[in-house]
Amino acid sequence: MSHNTTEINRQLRKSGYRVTPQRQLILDAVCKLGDHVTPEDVYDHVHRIAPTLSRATVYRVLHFLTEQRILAMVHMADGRLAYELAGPEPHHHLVCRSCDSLLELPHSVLRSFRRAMDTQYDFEIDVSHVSFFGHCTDCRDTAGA
Amino acid sequence: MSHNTTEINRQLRKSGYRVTPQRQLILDAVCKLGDHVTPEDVYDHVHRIAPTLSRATVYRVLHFLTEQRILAMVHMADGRLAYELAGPEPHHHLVCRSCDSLLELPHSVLRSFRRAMDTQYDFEIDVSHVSFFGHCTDCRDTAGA
DNA sequence: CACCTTGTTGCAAAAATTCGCAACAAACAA
DNA sequence: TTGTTTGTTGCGAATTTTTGCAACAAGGTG
Repeated sequence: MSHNTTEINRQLRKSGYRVTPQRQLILDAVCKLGDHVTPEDVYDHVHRIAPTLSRATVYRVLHFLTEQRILAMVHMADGRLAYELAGPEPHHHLVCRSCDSLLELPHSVLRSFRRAMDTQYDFEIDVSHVSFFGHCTDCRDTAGA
Repeated sequence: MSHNTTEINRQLRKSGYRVTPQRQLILDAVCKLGDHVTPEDVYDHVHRIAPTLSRATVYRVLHFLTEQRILAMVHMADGRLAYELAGPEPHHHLVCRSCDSLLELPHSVLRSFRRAMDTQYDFEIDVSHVSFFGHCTDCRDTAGA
């Protein structure tokens, strides 16, 4: 398991929120299911373990954990949302519109751009996650046709 | 009216698609309603003029016109989608997560970044539209609290 | 302990979005 | 003109996502 549950628990409690079994299950599911997990993925997974846990709760908890910066929202090429664990070092995605593949970008590639937006527009770009859409190596030739 | 309907019509026909009254109405609606128009906005507007025009058609046409690069998909801060006219010169948005405001960026600010992604990752970032999320001048002070 | 306040969930209903399919309309050939 | 093909729409159903509200659970106070 790659996330430190106790650490996150402490963070939540400190902010005055509760660490419920539902939240733990959902967090574990996102963590386990990988890099771009849809709400339905989470529901399927979690519902087996806790059959009474409702879809509404899944959506609410995902939203909540995102607000707490524990998860990050990921825009997919088709416009749908997915989620993933927001690590301490942010990373970003190049999303291919053709094949839906994800390419990870280290945070460093955005640093200078962020600084530019900050100084020029006084706008602070959210570090936790940025997605860029376009076409990857494999698809860029065929895409133009 | 800021878009040249005849030009777009020709473009569609050339690609083998039809220019239906529905498509015209929807395109006009997006154009008229402004910069970040939701499907529901479009439906409300169009449905008054053509009551039989269904929601499904609105969604389908928006999607279609986006594929044709006539519209651009805009991610809102809450993850929902909106659309706007994709002009010949692309522009981008700084979307404030707190107040939902949009700040327009000229395409030029992305040029060097795009070139870097192209050479370093062989990934061609979609020129039509990119959104960045974060906090604007007015909200960045209060956001941290 | 009882009491109160507040956060959280489940359920069911509502709203938003997508899908399947029959009907329709345009383009084209004969 | 008729027939054929193909793109497009409308309708209704299915699916996905959000919301409202009552019930419940945790934490604090007396």
